[in-house]
Amino acid sequence: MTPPSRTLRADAARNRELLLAAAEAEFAERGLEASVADIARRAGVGKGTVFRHFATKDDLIAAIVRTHVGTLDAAGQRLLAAADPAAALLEFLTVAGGQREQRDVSYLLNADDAGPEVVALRERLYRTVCLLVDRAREANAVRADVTGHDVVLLMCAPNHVVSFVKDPPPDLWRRYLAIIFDGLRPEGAHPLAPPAPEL
Amino acid sequence: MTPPSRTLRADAARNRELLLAAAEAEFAERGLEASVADIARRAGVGKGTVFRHFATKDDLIAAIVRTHVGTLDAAGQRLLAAADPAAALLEFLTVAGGQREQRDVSYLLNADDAGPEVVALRERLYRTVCLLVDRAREANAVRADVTGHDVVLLMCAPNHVVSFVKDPPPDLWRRYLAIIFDGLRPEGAHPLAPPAPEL
Amino acid sequence: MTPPSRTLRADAARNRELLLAAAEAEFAERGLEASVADIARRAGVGKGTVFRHFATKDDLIAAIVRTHVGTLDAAGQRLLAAADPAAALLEFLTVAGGQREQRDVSYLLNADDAGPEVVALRERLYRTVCLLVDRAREANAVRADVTGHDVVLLMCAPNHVVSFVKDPPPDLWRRYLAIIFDGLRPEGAHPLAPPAPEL
Amino acid sequence: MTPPSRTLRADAARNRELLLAAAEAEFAERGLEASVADIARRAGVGKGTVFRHFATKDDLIAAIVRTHVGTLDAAGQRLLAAADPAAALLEFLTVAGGQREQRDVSYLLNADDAGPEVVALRERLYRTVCLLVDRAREANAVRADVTGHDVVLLMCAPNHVVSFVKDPPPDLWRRYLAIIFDGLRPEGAHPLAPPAPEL
DNA sequence: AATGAATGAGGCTTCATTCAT
DNA sequence: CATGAATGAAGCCTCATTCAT
Repeated sequence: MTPPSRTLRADAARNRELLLAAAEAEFAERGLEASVADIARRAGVGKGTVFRHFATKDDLIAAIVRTHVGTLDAAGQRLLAAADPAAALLEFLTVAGGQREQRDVSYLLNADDAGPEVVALRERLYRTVCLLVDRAREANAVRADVTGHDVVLLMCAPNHVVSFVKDPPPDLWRRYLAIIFDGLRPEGAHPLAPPAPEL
Repeated sequence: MTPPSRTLRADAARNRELLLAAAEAEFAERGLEASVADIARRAGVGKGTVFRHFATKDDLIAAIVRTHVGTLDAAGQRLLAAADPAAALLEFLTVAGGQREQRDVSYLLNADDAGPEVVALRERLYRTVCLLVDRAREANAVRADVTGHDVVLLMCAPNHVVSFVKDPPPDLWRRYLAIIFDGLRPEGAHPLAPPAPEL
Repeated sequence: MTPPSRTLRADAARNRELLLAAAEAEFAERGLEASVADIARRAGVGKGTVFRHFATKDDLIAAIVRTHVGTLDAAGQRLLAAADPAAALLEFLTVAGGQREQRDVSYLLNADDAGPEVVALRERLYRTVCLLVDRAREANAVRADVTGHDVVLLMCAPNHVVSFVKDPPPDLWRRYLAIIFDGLRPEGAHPLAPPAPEL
Repeated sequence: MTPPSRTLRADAARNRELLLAAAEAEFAERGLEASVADIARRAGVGKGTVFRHFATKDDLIAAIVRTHVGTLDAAGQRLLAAADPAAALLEFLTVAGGQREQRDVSYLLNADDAGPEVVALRERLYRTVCLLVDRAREANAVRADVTGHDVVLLMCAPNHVVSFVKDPPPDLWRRYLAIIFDGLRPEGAHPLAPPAPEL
């Protein structure tokens, strides 16, 4: 009669991780329209188990976004303390790109329907990036007319760009990050026409 | 004996345009999984009319791609004769961005299933861009390590980036095109890590 | 202002025949689910013209049935005057089979929804066949326990049977008509279990 | 560790049988173009359940054919060992007719698209019938010029013929089987014009 | 708690029929 | 009158979600 909740919880937690991993892999291969059934199969569990852990397919997506955004924010926070602000910003963008490696999951960042929790996380990430950019700007490592919001928006571009290549080398995104990052530098910067968007 | 199909064609042609416009808008808002029913509704026609004009949803997509790619290629060809190679390349990218203005239809460029005609068009555009880039490179207007393929890939980025902004000003993409284009210039260019992809 | 109804009628009549022929061919190739559009195309007219002549696809089918049944009845009537009753009945069944040659259109005879006119025609054919069978029976050319209704029912069997052969020779149905007709003869007849159906 | 899938299977198996029965009835009444929705309704299950059991409408058809052909072949195999070859062949055809009792499902034998498994089954049945006919021929119970293929083709005729009668007595097909079987006997046989088809 | 069977809304496509030209 | 464009109901199939076991 003693609740065996220990092992059960362990199993459940394991299944949760299996599902997140399977979902991410499946989404990466097939896009968001990957079927829940395939995800379940890949995770080696029944379809019903998916819904036990994530009430909705959207919830599952949100959980993945949460992970991504959370991880990224943590990296950003850590890099706020780095010695070289320019290197810190580039490293941050490198972490962002590496996180997706090969896959454009930028649409995950869309989800206005993603629920308040995700929105909050996103805003936190936004503030972190602003701080990183501010530091870099003060160190004259990025042009004066570029904002944190600009960088947030451009953050996904390298992976997105690569998504049009058939069988890209796994780090091709670095090439486009380098180009874009050069565009953010103060050297040889041309004035920017429309002002940066708010928020 | 004169073909009595002028007025009928007028109506049909109008519907065809309505459908293409509706499809483009719907795809831009919802992605390629926008439903044919919604497209038909938006165009103000019955579902069956879509089929009459485009035997398949894929055909509809192909038609849109055809239009985009064709128009863009024409612009590129024209700009090959321009006096200033640097301005020509920038103008080309500006045409590309303006064509979509606010709309990230970059996924249209995916469609490997788009049929041989679309593939051919795409390759033609690719060659045109290569020529534009070659000219610009020779004029020292873009960095030496950037290829036509790079530019083709980056072409969609400004619009894509803007698609994450809630209610963006219609020309916000120009801001990001400016940044990216600055990244393509030779001034202050840092070396690029992975080589450019083939094809 | 003189009504040019003469030539128009001629045209219309021609179209009607074209349509009947096209429909029969199409039905023969594809079955009753052949599309009206295909029939129109085969007849070389517009889809609308089909409906001008036959308010409904079912009407078109009924018209074909009418033709078949009418022709067959006429043949039967003619054969009622033939010298040899046995040969007359066999000839009648041969006409029936040849009329369909290669194609099982027996389902056309189903159509309870075929409208009163078709029903009337069918009954007339039925009476004709009964007379043919009566004469043959009196001449001891068919077994005593076989009725006109039996023969009407068996009439379509040879073509139906052949419809299961992949690429049958055009007169294969004659083989099965011969077998069935032998079954109708008095020689070596075994008693029949359930009585013949009414009507 | 015992597979906990007994009761679930029970439900599922029941539904499978319900579906097969409903499909057979619906096909018999409306032909193969009976709608999956109607079949599901008749079976008292949802539309999706049909798909779960039979991935495709064609699979459903194939399953029915499989059942029919398999059962019939088993009967034929058994009758190969019967003492009286003539009685054995008649009994076989009686089983065939009784299996359908009132239902013309002969179109089921068409399905060239039915998949290789069904084709194989059909060929097996064909060989069984050939053996039955060979034995009967050797015993002088059927005419010398009749082949197994002939019998296979004629097998469905009695039920088909009956399908044109409004409310037929359930065993009316026996009447037409008797007539056709008399046509297969050597007594009073007239020569057959076109040779029997191959395969 | 896990499973997978069942459900039904919704997607794409076809086609008989109507109607403006 | 003929034409073919438009329509919308209906068909097959997919899949997120619920629920009995």
